[in-house]
Amino acid sequence: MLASMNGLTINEAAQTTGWSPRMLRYVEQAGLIAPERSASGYRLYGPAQLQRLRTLKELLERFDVGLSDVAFAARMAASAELREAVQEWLTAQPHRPEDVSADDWLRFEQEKHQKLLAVA
Amino acid sequence: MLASMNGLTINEAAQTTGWSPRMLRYVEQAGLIAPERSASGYRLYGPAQLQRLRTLKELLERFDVGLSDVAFAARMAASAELREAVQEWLTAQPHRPEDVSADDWLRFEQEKHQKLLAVA
DNA sequence: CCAACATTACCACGACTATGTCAAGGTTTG
DNA sequence: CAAACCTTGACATAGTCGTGGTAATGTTGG
Repeated sequence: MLASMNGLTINEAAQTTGWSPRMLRYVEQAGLIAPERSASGYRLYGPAQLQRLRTLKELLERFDVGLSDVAFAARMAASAELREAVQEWLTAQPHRPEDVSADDWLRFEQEKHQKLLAVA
Repeated sequence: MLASMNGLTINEAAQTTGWSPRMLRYVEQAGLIAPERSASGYRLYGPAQLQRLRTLKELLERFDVGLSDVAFAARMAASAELREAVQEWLTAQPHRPEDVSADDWLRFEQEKHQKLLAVA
């Protein structure tokens, strides 16, 4: 029933997507990608989900965001109340983005990674 | 020059907003609210910022989100590239929200808090 | 001048993120 | 049936988030 049926099992999916099996389960727990299950409970990843997994991986790497960030975005997408509250807060006198957004938190975000490099 | 001038100093701002001075600096580092500075470098919080701080606090508490979540939202608001990439990922076959969004990650999100309660 | 307050730079700590690994126990398949 | 694979659950670890302190040093205001 391996690659013949309804989807790839977790190890197969892992190989074609670049995620580890462990992380596939974790991604599922985060509510981002939930594969179907076989009658006996095996995860079965379909083509669309495999593609989504690859895209997700690229997204995280390209922008250096975390799963929790995407999970939060999903949460906003799902809740109008949350989304509106956040957007309203953000758009209320946006304290001119040039002041801080680009430079300040960028430094904030980068410091952690620099710690690693700084060891060398 | 305390409450007379251009804005409240950090301790004063802390009192009227409910944040601790420590957290006001942290919020600033996260790129969310950057007050003006006096000539000698003292932070000076204006009325609008004080209000924003109160609103932010309420936002975080009401929806149980983190500063980093709001920071991420700000990042999305500031970068069309990021925003579009995330939105595109989310809207691509959204694996039916009912399946997981509401229930699954909600449990995921709540488990941590339950750990605290579970101790009692 | 000096008490009161600010600043930055650390140390600390518990909780959460991201990962890996291992154990105990079902499933699939040759 | 046995090897290979899956499941959940637990343990482990490095790093981040959210907070609170403290120290060393500069600023303000009476």
